[in-house]
Amino acid sequence: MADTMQSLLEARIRAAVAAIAPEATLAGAVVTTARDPQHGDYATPVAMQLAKQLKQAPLAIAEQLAAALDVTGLATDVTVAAPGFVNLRVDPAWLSRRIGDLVGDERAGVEVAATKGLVVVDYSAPNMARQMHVGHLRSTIIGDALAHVYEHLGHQLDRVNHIGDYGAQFGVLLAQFEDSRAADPTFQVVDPDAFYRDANARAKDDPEFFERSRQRVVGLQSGELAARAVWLEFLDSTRRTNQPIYDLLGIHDLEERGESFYESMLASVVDELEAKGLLVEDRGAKVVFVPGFTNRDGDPMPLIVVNQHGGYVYGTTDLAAIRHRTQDLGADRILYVVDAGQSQHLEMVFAVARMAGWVRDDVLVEHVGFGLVLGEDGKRLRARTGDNPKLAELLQEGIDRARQFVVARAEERGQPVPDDVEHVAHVVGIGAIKYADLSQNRQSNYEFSYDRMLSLKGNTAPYLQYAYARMRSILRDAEVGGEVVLTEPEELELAKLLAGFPDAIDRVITDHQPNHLCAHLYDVAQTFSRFYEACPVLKADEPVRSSRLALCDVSANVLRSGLALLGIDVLERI
RNA sequence: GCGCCGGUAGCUCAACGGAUAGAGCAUCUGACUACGGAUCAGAAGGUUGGGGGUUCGAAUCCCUCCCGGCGCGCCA
Repeated sequence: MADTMQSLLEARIRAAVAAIAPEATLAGAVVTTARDPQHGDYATPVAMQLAKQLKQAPLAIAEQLAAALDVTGLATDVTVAAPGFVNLRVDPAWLSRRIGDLVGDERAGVEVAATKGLVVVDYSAPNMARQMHVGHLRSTIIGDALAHVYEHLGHQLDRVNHIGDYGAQFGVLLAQFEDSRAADPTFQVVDPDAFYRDANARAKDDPEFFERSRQRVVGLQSGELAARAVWLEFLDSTRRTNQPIYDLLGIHDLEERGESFYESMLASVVDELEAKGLLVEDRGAKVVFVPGFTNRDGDPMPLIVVNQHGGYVYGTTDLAAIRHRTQDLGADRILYVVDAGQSQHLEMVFAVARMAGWVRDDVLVEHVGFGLVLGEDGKRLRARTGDNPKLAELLQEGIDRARQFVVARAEERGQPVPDDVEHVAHVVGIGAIKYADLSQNRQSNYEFSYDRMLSLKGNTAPYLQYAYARMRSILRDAEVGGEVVLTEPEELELAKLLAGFPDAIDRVITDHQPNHLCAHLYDVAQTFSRFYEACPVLKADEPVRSSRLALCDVSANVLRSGLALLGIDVLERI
């Protein structure tokens, strides 16, 4: 834990509580931010939490607590307020020193975590039979952001792309691909959805083709070399259509470990479940009944492990994957960044894995679910054609709109279009799309609107990127250094937020909601703009000038570092 | 029918059980030869879906009802 005001105060308050009431236990929040600036900066409501335990009036406890509380060097103005708050004001000297310490710190005060471990983040996971759509966009963006944060804190990371590359759906695709390659040896799948549609249509009308496609599935799953060769080529072909999307998003460290990766482990998963007495025959299938889950008719609902035809299903693969991640890799945390519609399935998989003893109690396995992406009509986002929007086109439009904005702005000012307009458009356009997603509570559906996400005002990437460019502009030709002495309210407000950056990161790790970090960065940018408006920096005389330059430096590092954790780039000039 | 997620300002969204529920957009008022105005200051806008309960304190926890989304046995 970094030395944030929040964490330091918490320690002091706990010490004071221990002094006045050694037996007491604290349940709720220990430190909160004060509601009203008149009260101070921080508050503690612990006196009210203790009232019942100590059988005393909250106000009386607050008085004792205030008397016992030693905040030397941290805070001043310890006051008591009804119904039992103890309020504090941050000591400007502490803040000034803290900002001085943070100057030049690219991590902006974020320390490496005390307890580390292996974190598996399962995200992106396109179905190789179809094109990537907006659901994969959310998974990719959210998963990447969470992985960045864990890595930044010093955890070992395993980023897994659990691609859908296995199963019955590949029969018709392989047969179709085989024919396309026979006709044209250089054939590539350009539009996977159209290819999938055509192949299935043909299977319906063409018995010979249908039969051949069934043989391809059998061949594939029995390890027949010819079938496997076609399958590998098909996957390569789809991979080539997906790669530009990952390139646009700047995602490079994802390790592809798809469903087929677990193929060789499936039989032993079934054997082990059987040996442990968990596997039951039901309606011709082999299943595990999971307590607490019922189906439509109110009957107990199982996780199917082997279907009535003797085949493995996706639950089998998911069980193999979780066993592999815990038993073979030694994961301490596994995050499944998968759409919310999978929650029941994943809960069952997790439950079976625990029943089988594959997941220790201290291993965190969490479904990091997310809602749908909606169009501005409030319905599921569709392309003009009515199909799923192609992800590559969706991203490209964001970039195009950002470019149009830059060009229009240059024209408006009678300036030439910047040489690096393509780079600016890319950073702003992709940043806007990522940020729009990350800045909202992931659990709810969200409305995809280019106009809103590219807006220059409000909680958007362009606003933050602009604020960063302004900070850099001030710092460009200035020396940062010297003692920091903060006195103006705008300086102190900004400094408080900057010093609290590590707390925002901790919250992201606690509930896997990147929007907490977004909110903090937005707060920083907004507070910086107010500071910037009220407090001249370069025009100020020393020592004020140095202090304000320090604030600019730390602000820039917070924004740059915070955005980097979200997978978003910044620009020195926009 | 069951389960999960949502319902907060006209719109899009915040709010770790804490004090007077906050932002942005839109609306209205101000500040421009500016340390980059892609900005800032201000006004107005709320029975937090309804009703009960727990608590010193509820948008937040519990119960119930209403509305919306998604899922619910052999596709993945």
